[in-house]
Amino acid sequence: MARVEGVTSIVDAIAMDLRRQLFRGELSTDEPLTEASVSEQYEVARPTAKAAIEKLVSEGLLVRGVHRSARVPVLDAADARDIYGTRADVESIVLRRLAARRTVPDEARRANAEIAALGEASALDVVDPDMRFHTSLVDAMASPRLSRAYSSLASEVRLCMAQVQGNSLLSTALIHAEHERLLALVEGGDADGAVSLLERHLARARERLVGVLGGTPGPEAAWSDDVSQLGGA
Amino acid sequence: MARVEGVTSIVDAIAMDLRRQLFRGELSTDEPLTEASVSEQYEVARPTAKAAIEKLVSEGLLVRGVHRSARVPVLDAADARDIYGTRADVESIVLRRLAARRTVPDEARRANAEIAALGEASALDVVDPDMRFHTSLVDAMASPRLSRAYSSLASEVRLCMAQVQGNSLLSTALIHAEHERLLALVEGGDADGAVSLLERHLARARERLVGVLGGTPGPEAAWSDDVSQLGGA
DNA sequence: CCGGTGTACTTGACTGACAAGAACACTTGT
DNA sequence: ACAAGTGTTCTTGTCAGTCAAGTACACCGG
Repeated sequence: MARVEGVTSIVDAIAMDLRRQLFRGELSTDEPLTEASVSEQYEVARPTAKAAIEKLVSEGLLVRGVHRSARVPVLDAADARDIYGTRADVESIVLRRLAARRTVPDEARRANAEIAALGEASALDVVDPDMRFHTSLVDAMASPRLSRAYSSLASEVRLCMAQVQGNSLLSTALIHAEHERLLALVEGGDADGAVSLLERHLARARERLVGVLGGTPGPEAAWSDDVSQLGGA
Repeated sequence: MARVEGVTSIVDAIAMDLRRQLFRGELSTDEPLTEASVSEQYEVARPTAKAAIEKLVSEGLLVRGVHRSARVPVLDAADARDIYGTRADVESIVLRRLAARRTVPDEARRANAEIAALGEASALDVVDPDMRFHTSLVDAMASPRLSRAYSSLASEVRLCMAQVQGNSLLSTALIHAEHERLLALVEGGDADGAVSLLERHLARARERLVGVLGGTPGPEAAWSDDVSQLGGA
């Protein structure tokens, strides 16, 4: 039996496929994602579809009220600011530690090489190696808790990217170049320089995002949902 | 109908009660927590018990392999170091921001007053207001993502405390005094001083924990579980 | 035009059942 | 006697069908 690594159950497989669709922007934020539709689409029983949906809800990739269908959350400018701000905080910590050690993970180099090889491709294609670059830096700290927290942030970043799909945020070449400089600064032990560059790097992406998301000024309806869902843990 | 706030479903209610038991150390780390036992204990169907267990697994409060019963994870010294290290990183960011604003949340004062009113009570009774103190500081940033990440950490801290139950880690009076000084430093805008005090504050608690946990050198069986469960998100 | 009622849709939860995987004890062969 | 393979049992994974409960929306009446 050929078995895809990491997928142990049907629920996991469905959750993974839904996640993939979410990140590619193939799921509309308008129409609700009902248990029945998922159940039908993957030809599984409703409890199985329910479990997959609840998994994504617990990851923050879907929102749902009681007795209400799950929906793809509509991220607004405030969300983008919060996500990127928290990202910057976490990654700053990481960069300082890595700069003190003067080491960068090989995976970061590989991921950035992929970005360079991509040329000026679609904006969504850059997201995958880009997030792998940043994630590999966090993982280099070998802190399961920090990696877990960052993983949650990374998911929301991808959700953001999916929702502004089509609007090329930044040039592939610029991203690659800044990553390269970032690695050089870390290897040189220049913590302040690395953090400073990172904050410019993220702030620019954030401002682009806020500009696009703010353009469609959806009211802060999603805010209360986020807060209520926060009390669960 | 009288309805407990926040509890919307049976699954939530059971998950909350299991969490309470976990934090009070009433669940043994040895015997597995099977779906059947939970189902029987709360007189609900097995799918309901299953959902509650999976909720706690997704929060990291229980661990489970495929086709294996859920277990209370045995935290070792490495876990305690990771949890407290990540805590220190996150809270340092928060303190710097709060110091810049020179404001502290009222909830922090209230929580610390409770600690003082506690006298030299049981170590476990201090945990609740203590975590409320620290959590209120993070929540003051009004960042849903940061609060969510910290909430996960706080849960694991409580799990730690439950597992070293009986070993009074620190004096109630000392905790209260340091919290009070922390608030004063933040209000005075002394970011470096506040961070420095916080790190001593957490490092002391951490070392006590590591001492107790390292004393019973349980093998690193829980490590691989933690890592594998990390890839899910 | 506004307010209340009723209906359809969706989820929450249960019962009962079978399949599949894992751990453990047991048996068998050397 | 010991090692390896086998089988049983426990637990979870998944399914089907069903009823209850809640929400949203449309419809009707004042």
